[in-house]
Amino acid sequence: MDRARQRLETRRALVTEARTLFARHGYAAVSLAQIVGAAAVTKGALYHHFESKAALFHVVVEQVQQEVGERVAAAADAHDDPWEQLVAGCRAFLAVSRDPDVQRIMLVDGPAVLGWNEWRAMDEASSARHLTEALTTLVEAGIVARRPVEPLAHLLSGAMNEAALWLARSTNPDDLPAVTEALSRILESLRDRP
Amino acid sequence: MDRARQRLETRRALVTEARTLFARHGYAAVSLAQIVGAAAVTKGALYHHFESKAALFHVVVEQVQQEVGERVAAAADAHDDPWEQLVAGCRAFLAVSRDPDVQRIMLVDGPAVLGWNEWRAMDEASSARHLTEALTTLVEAGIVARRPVEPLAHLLSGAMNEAALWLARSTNPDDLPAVTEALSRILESLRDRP
DNA sequence: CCAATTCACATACCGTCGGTATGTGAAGCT
DNA sequence: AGCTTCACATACCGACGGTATGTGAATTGG
Repeated sequence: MDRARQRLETRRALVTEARTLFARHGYAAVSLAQIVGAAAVTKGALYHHFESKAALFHVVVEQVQQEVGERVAAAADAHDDPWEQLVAGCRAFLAVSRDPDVQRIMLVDGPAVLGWNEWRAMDEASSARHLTEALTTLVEAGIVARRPVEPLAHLLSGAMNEAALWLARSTNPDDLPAVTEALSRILESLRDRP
Repeated sequence: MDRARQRLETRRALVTEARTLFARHGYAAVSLAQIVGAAAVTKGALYHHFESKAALFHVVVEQVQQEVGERVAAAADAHDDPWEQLVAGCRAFLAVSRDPDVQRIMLVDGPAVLGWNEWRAMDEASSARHLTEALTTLVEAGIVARRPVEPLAHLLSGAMNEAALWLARSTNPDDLPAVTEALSRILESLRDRP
């Protein structure tokens, strides 16, 4: 077997199995023995590819965040109007983030294991960036009142994160439309009213 | 020395020292040896009072959340008008939650260590309850449009949590007023406009 | 084409951690 | 006084994250 290919496959198996286990049981409850067992390798292989358990988790979080960011961006790009792009992106984020696997890795364990600063930087690089960009575009276009964008982006980002976590636990099917409507009203309130 | 008194003092020392260490280094990075060392007791004492490390952390989180809830309620009670109570409570929460110790225990490690469900229930019992109650009062009074309160409360709660975490890292003194104003505008948008 | 080298792991081991089982001495009760 | 309770202290355990070293197949230089 080709060596570079083998290396990539081993690494991919480790990340994939780690992601599944982290999502299902949480970071702290998953041992390296479980991960290397699922990936059918040994701890030597893991430490040949990653310098620590946290480093492996970091890669997993990056992967999850990138997927979320891509899906949000795709939903936004389906529209031409910048305002509709923002709304569509927010709704897409809410939908994607309802996945319990995404939640545990990205929203619950992520900040605690990697530290909030690092987690924030990663989030900024993937999905939160789109929110900031969309708001900036709307401000430039005069659609949203000219005010600092960053505080607003954080408020909205936090609101959606919490809403996604709550929705995933909710049993009432009316909760999703209720959250969507409440969020839409908040977004609507940003519009510049002369 | 009286036995009941000694018991209480030992327990208090453990909770106090654990809180300090958890706040400074994070839950995972603090060992039981450090905690019992700081409290000048042994592991036997710790396990006589708490059934696990997580159980000790649970008590610490409860303490922090209760303090936050009390300060938010106090700020709200300083006003008579229900609307002003809501705004004052939100601003107080933002102010209190900027404390890095509060953040790490309550907002970062809390959900990861105790699980989001349990953390949510605890938050609901302390500070988030005030938010829900305030919104309900405003809806009953016809000041806020009659719509499901719970989704709104979660959106606002998440927004403020994230904002507090961001503000604590911020170096720009303009960020606090910017967040406060953005939040005020969002709250204002809830008012029932005939 | 073969010896030397690299590399992608496997194996064996270590210190530390959370947790437990048991001992102990003072406080409280009769 | 003597028995009991209780609030711990001591000693110990398995499991975990991490490391040092061994190994055999793939790669490379001559």
